Amino acid sequence: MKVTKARASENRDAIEKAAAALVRERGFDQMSVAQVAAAAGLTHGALYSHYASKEALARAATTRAFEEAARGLAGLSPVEFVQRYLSPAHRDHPEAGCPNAALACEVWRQSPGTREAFRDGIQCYVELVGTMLSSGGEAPEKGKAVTMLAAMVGAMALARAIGDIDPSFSDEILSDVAAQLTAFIEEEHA
Amino acid sequence: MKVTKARASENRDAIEKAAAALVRERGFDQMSVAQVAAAAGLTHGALYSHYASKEALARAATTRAFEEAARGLAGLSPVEFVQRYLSPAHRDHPEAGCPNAALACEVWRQSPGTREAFRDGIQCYVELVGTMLSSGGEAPEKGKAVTMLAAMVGAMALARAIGDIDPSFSDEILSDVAAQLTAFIEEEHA
DNA sequence: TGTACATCAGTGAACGCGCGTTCACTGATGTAC
DNA sequence: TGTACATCAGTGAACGCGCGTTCACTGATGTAC
Repeated sequence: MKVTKARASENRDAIEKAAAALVRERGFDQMSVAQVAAAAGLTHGALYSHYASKEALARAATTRAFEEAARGLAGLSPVEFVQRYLSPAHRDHPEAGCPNAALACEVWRQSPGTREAFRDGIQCYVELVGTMLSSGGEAPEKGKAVTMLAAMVGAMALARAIGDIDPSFSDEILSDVAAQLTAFIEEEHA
Repeated sequence: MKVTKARASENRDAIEKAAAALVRERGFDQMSVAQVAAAAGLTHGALYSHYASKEALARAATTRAFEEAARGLAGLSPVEFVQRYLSPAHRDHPEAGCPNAALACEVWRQSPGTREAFRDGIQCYVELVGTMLSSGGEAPEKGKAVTMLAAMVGAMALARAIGDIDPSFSDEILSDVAAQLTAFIEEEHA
């Protein structure tokens, strides 16, 4: 049955939101169209009224996931940023976390559209970290922002990989890298 | 038909080798049993004479992949290590590269056995980097080894994610992080 | 404002496909004598 | 060393399952008059 335009728009948003969470939790290939539709309170057929294919959905989910994640990190001080990024809470909730840490390893196998969306997301994160590093006033060095981001993304991916099997090693990875990066930031601002 | 014990052993090795490459190229879920068997020159049924399930195969593939990758990095100087790890050649050949960069994001969804094998692999890499950093003579600080590894793993995963879509950005990630880590090593050894 | 009707978001059955796994069978190997 | 036979790695058809996608259909919405 037809629904109001407002309702259709809400449904589309619910699909995108569900997909943004599921793609980070399950990955691109294990996120199924039926799962996303069900999480949005719809049947799988309805999804094709909004997206031409799973590929199109994946691209939208990627963009949405980066938007959601970046929103939660804007305006933080460098030390706050590092501590929040490398927190156990972030590790234990990939579905609400950084898409870089959740998806970077599998993106290169996805469609060009999805990879472009991901590129934009990485760029956004590099700028976020760069702006943050320069909040003290000095000119930020781009290589340092990229390196800090890489260290945080790598640490989170490794910490998650062994989170359930070796919690103390997982915690150690997060705290070791957080300590090093915090020291690095303080050197910069000194 | 039955085959000689020697031949059966060769076949098992071929399966493991093929799986170690395919899991890094396709990921755990997209690596199919039939694909691995075909790459080893066998039919899919034969694989079950050697491994009880895909899960058991995945565990063996993980261990094998770490062994292969670590073998190629032993004995390098810190700067050589960083340059080789963060090279375009490594980015463009995940099937022969570091399992951390290829698989870290998806490991947490795999079986406990596979996650344990991965934990052992991470530990091996941390020790490899630690040994390398202390080659100058000083006592190595473990947090620095973990952070350097995290930065290299994250940089490689990000560089691969956009390798085909934005080659110059991808190259930049690799060279930026390589430059920062090289400077970091030289500070240590100074 | 009221009425007739075209629109189209959503439904749910159906499709072909590749997956992991099972199993009856094959036949060269390796062992017991 | 020869012979008879049990072993078992490997084959390939078959299974049930979930996947992405299609499509005829539904019926409230929104528009034209």
